[in-house]
Amino acid sequence: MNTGSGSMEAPSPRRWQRRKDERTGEIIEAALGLFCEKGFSATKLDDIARAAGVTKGTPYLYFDGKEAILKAVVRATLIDRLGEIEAECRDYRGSRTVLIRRLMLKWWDEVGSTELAGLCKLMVAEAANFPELARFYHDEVIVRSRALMRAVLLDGVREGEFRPMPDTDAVIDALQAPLLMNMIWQHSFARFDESATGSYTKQRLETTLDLVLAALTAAGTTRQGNPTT
Amino acid sequence: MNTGSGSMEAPSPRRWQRRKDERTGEIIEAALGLFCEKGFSATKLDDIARAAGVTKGTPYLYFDGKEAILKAVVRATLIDRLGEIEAECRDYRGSRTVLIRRLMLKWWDEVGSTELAGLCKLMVAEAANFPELARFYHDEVIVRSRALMRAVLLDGVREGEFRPMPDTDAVIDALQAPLLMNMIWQHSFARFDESATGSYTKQRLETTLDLVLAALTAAGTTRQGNPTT
Amino acid sequence: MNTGSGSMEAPSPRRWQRRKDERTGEIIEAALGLFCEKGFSATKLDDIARAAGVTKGTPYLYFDGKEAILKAVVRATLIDRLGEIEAECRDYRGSRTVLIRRLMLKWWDEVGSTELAGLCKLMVAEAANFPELARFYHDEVIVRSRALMRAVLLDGVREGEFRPMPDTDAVIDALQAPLLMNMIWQHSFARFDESATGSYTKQRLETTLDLVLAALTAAGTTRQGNPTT
Amino acid sequence: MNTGSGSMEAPSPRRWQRRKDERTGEIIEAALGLFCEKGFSATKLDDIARAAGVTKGTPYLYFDGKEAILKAVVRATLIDRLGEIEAECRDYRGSRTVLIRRLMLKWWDEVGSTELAGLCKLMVAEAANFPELARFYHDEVIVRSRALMRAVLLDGVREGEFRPMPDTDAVIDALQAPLLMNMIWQHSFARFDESATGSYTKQRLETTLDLVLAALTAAGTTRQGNPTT
DNA sequence: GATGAATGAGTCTTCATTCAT
DNA sequence: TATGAATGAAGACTCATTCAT
Repeated sequence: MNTGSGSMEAPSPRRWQRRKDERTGEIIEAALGLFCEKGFSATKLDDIARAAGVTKGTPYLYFDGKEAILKAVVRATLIDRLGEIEAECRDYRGSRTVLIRRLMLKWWDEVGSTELAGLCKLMVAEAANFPELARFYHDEVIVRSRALMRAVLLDGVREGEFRPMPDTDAVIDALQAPLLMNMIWQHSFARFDESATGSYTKQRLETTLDLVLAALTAAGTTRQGNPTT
Repeated sequence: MNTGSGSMEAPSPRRWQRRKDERTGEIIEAALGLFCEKGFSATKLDDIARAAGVTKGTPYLYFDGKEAILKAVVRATLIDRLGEIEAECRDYRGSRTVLIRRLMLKWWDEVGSTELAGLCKLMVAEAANFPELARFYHDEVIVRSRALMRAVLLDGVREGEFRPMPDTDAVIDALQAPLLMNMIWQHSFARFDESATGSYTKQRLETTLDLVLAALTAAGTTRQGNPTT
Repeated sequence: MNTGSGSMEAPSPRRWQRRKDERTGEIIEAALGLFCEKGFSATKLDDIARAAGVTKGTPYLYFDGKEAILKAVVRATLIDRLGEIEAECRDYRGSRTVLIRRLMLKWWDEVGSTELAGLCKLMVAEAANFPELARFYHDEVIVRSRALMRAVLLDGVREGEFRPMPDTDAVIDALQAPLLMNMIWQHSFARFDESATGSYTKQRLETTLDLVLAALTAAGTTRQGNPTT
Repeated sequence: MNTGSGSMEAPSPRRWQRRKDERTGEIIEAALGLFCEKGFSATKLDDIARAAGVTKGTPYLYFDGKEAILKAVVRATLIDRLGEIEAECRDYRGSRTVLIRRLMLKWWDEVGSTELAGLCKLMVAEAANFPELARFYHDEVIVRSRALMRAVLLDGVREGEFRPMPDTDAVIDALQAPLLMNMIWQHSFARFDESATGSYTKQRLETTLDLVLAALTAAGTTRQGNPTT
C-alpha cells in the first residue's frame, strides 16, 4: 500500500513513458550499430533485439518492422544532425565561405568519419530494394541537405561573397560528392585496398573544399587578394 | 544419294556447340539485365533462367552458381571494355589530354549512360555481403582502371604535357568520382528526383573534365604562379 | 496483495521452458522413428517436423540441421544406454561371465530388439556419406563399447576368471558381431526372408554367448590341451 | 553396294553386337568401381558414363536406369562368382571340410579382400531404399549362397564327415557373418580406426573357419560329449 | 548408336513476423 | 510490456532422366 518503496511494482505512467522512450532509444542504438556494420539485409532482427537487451518480439512493440527501424535510425542520426546544422545556419551571420567549410567539416566529423557513414552507404545500396524507404531518405536527407547548401550558396551570392553561379546543383555536387564517395568506399572496397589509394581523408576533404570555395570566390579576381586561404 | 556437300558427315557437333556458346551469352545477357535492374540479392536464379528462355537448372550447366554468373557478367562487360580501353592506350600516340577525354567519354557512352551503370552500382552495394566477389571486382576493375589512368597521367607528366602532380590518386579520384557518383545515383535515388537536380549528364561530365584537365596543364602555361595547390 | 505462493511472480518462464524441453524430445522422438524406418537420406526434415507436430522451420530452432538431429538422436539413445551400462560395470562386483551375459542381454533388450536397431544399421549405411557423423559414432559408440568390453574381459583375466586371451579384439568381435549382424539384417533383408533363416533371436544370441564364454573359461578346466587357437 | 571398303560405314551386325556387348561391359565396369568406392546415391550417372568413356545419355541405351545398372553389376560380379562356386561344388568329390575352407577362402580372395566388398556393403546399406533391388539381391545372392552352404553341410552330414547339426542356419551364419562384417566394416568405419582393432584379416578368417569346422567335426572324434550346443 | 543440352521435381535452410502466455 | 516458440514463404542448388539432333 505504501508506495514509498513500491516504485518498482507500480511505476508511475511517466516512468513507463520514460522506459518506453529508453527502449526505443536502445533499439535504435543497437540497430544503428548493426546496420552500419553489416548492412540492412545481413542484419537480423534477432540480432538487433539481443544487442538492445530485449528479445525478438519486443522491437515489434515499438516499430512496425525492420524497415521502420531503419527509418527511425536515420531520423535519430542523420536527420537530427541535419536539423542541428539547419539551425546553425539560420542563426548564422558572417562569412558563407567559413560557414560552408564549417558545415562540411561538421558532417565529416560527425558522420563521414564515424560509423554513421555506413548508414549513408546502406541507403545507397538498398534504395532500389526499398522504394518507400528510399523516398523517405531522399526527401528527408538528400533534398534537405541540398536545399541547405543551396540556401547558403545563394545567400553568399546575394551578399556578394560568392560570384553568381550558373549551376548551383553542380556546385553542391562538387562539395558533397567527395565526402559521399568516401563513405561509400569505406564500406565497400576499402578493405581490399592495401595501399589505401582510394581513401579520402580529412586532409583531402579540405583540399577539395579549398578548391571549390576558391572557384566560387575567384570571380573576385580584381576585387581582392588571394581568397582560398 | 550423293550428298554433294557432305552435310551428313558432320552431324553437327558444331550445331550443339554453337547452341552452347549462345546459351552462355543468353544467360549472361539475361542476368545482366536483371542484376542491373533489381540488384544481386533480389534477382532469383529462376528469374535469370526464365529471362534466358530456359529453366531453373540450366544456368548451373554453364556456371557454378549465382556469384559465378555475376562474375561472368562483369567479365563480359566491364572488364571487356576495360581491355579495349587498355589496348587503345597502348597504341596511342598523341596528346594525353585528348586521350583522357576520349577514355572518359568512351566509359560514359558505353557504361555510364547504359544499363551497365547498374552493374557498377550493384558491386558497390553488395561488396560487403560478398567479399570474394568484391575482391574480384576490386582487383579486376577498380585497380586496373586506376592503373590505366595513372599510367596515362604519368606519361603525360614525363612528356611534359602535364605538370608534375603531387598526388596522382587524388587526380584519378577527381576524374572518376563524378562518373561513378552518377552511376550510383541513377540506380538509387534518381527515380525520386523529379527535378533531376542530382543527375550528371554528359555535359556536366565534360565540364568536370575540362576543369581537371585545365588544372593539370595550367602550370605548363607561362601565365602565372601556382594555382590550386 | 500478499501473493501467498508467489505464483504470479514467476509468470511461467518454466511453462515455456518445459515446452521447449519437450519439443526437443518430441523432435528427437520423431526423428528416431523416421530415421530408423527410412534411413537418414530418405528422411526429409519436413517429415520429421510434421511427425513432431510442428512445421518445417521449427527443428532449426533446436538443432543445427539434419546431421545435428541425428547426432542428438544417437546421444539420447545409444550413448545414453552405453552410459548406463558403463555405470553398471563400474559398480559391479562379481562374476565377469555373468556381467558380460547381462550386458549383452541388456543391449539386446534395449537396442537389438527395438527400433533402435535401425539406428545402428543407419550409421553403418551412411558412414561413408557423412564422415563427420561417422567419426562421432565411431568415437562415441563403437570405441566406447569396445573399451567397455575390453575392460571387463581384462578384469576377468586379471582375477583369474578368464584365461589369458591372445587377441582381445577378436573376442570382442565374437561377442558383438552376431548382435550387430542381426540389427543390420533386420533393417535390410529381413523383410524378404519368409523363412527367417537369417534372423538372430534372443535364443541364438544366448547360444553364441554360451559358446564364447565357455571358450573363455574352458582353459580353467584341468584338461588344458590346446584350446581354441 | 560394295562392302569391301565400307566396313566402317556399315559394320556387320555381329560387329555392332560385339560393340554393344563391350559397351555394356565397360559401363558395368565403370559403375562397379564407382559404386564400390562411393556408394549408390553418391555415384552420379554422369560419373559412370564418363568413367566408361561415353556420355550421359548412353547408359540409358543399355540400361533402364541407375538401379538397373547396379543390378547388372551385381549379376556380373557376385552372381557370376557364385555361379562358379556352385559349379565347383557340383563337380566336387572329396572332403567337405576342405571344400568349405576352399569356398570361403575363394570368396575372401575374390570378394572380401577386393573392391567388390564395397558392393556387398552397398546392398546392405541401400536395401531399405530400393526394395526391388533388395529382393533381387536377397534371392539371387543371399539365398543362393546360403543354399550352397547348406547343401555342402548336409552332404557332409549325410556322408558322415560332419556330425548332425541341429541348426544349419546358425552354422551358416557362423561361417559367413565374420566375412560379411569385415566387408561392411571396411566400407564404413575402418577409416576412423587408427588401431585397426576391428579389422578382420585373412588370418582371423582362417581362425574362425578352423573353429567352426572343428566344432562340426568334433563329434566325429572319439571324445564324444555334446560339444557346441 | 551416341550425344549432351535441357528439364524440373525434390530438399535443405533462413528469417521476418505473429501471437499465446 | 515482454517473451520466445512457432510459422511458412522463399530461394539456391542437385541430378536422374529425356529427347532432338
